[in-house]
Amino acid sequence: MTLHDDLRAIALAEFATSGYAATSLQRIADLAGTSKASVLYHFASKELLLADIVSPAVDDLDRLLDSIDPASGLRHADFVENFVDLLLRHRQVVPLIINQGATLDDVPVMHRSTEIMRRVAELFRLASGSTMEKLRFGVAFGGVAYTLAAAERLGLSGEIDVDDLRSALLRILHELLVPSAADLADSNSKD
Amino acid sequence: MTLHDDLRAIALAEFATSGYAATSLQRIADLAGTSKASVLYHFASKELLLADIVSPAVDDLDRLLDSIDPASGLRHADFVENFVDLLLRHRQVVPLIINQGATLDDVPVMHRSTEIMRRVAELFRLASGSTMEKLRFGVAFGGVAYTLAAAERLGLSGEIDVDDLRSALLRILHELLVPSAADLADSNSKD
DNA sequence: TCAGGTACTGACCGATCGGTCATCTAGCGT
DNA sequence: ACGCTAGATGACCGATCGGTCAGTACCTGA
Repeated sequence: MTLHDDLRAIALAEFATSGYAATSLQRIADLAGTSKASVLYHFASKELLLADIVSPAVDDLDRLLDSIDPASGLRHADFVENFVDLLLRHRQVVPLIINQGATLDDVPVMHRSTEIMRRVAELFRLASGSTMEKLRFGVAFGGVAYTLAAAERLGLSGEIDVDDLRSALLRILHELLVPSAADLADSNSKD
Repeated sequence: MTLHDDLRAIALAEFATSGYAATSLQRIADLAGTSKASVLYHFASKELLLADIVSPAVDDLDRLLDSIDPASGLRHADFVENFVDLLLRHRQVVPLIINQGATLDDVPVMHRSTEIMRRVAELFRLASGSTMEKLRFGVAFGGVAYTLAAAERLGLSGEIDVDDLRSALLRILHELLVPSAADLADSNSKD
């Protein structure tokens, strides 16, 4: 493991737990046993360090959204599965984006992540009709992402097997997004 | 509206949208058309200003959790309804706690909110058996809270009637937390 | 042996932060 | 006319921030 990689890993952990603004370059340097100047040697600025950490996940999500047919894609098992896999793959970065994306949209890479969340919300609007439907999407995807972030933060993720987690999340999403015929009929009658 | 109340309202809006750390007392003062020193006259410190804003919601949630019978309370329609009402009542503060509680637990009042979230997670553990069940609670409550926060942040909350929102959220929670007999049987067979 | 690039560092910079304090003003009871 | 108090403010403080820069140690190919 090079110092470069060390710094990125340490910064990710600190950004996720203590927050980007509250994590100083000095602290990252101390934890890595090096100097602040050397951190700025490897990463030209604090913002670029953040970008280096966050970009891969954002790029991934971007690609996933590009591959969607807005009209019907959101319900497809393929998309749901890909979405869950993406969240699990970038498990450490998700809390960072979820919890601090709002705060940091003056930082370019985080602004991008906000735009992508807006794009997801727009997909909900296109793929669904009623308020009820939109909320169902919001609660489903938001709930899964946020639960993952909270579990990571509260230190509960170590206890759970990743494969169990994956199948359970898929099941819940399936229940929420493919409601029974009776529910649909009832829902339509209320709008 | 007194200056005191003005300051609290402005600070809440700025904390929620730009983040606590990124919002300086100087900026709050500028937006209120007064001086930084006068902000510190009304609120002894920045932390106490945050506490003044957040405490009511945290106290509310604390009281709600005190009134719960851990074994069966989480499914009761009463609790679900009270929880949703609480979120809606403190709609402006929820994004602040959801998005920045992680970052600010060195601030006493936010540490309290983290502890309360941990208490909610503990309730999940007591009230449910399998991993599947715990996740169901997590996705349900986390999803509702986070969706509300995201809607507030992305500026989508203005379009939706509060009563509609309330009944839709209650419906989704009910679906998730009171699964059909078939689902339960299937779930048990997998654990 | 020496030139050149890479990794790294201590000293330093300007800016900004939260917070203190002496001071000023305006209203009000006496 | 007086003193008291609440509200408000400009000047200032120490600390910390992200970032710059000149210089050092080390390795490597010519």
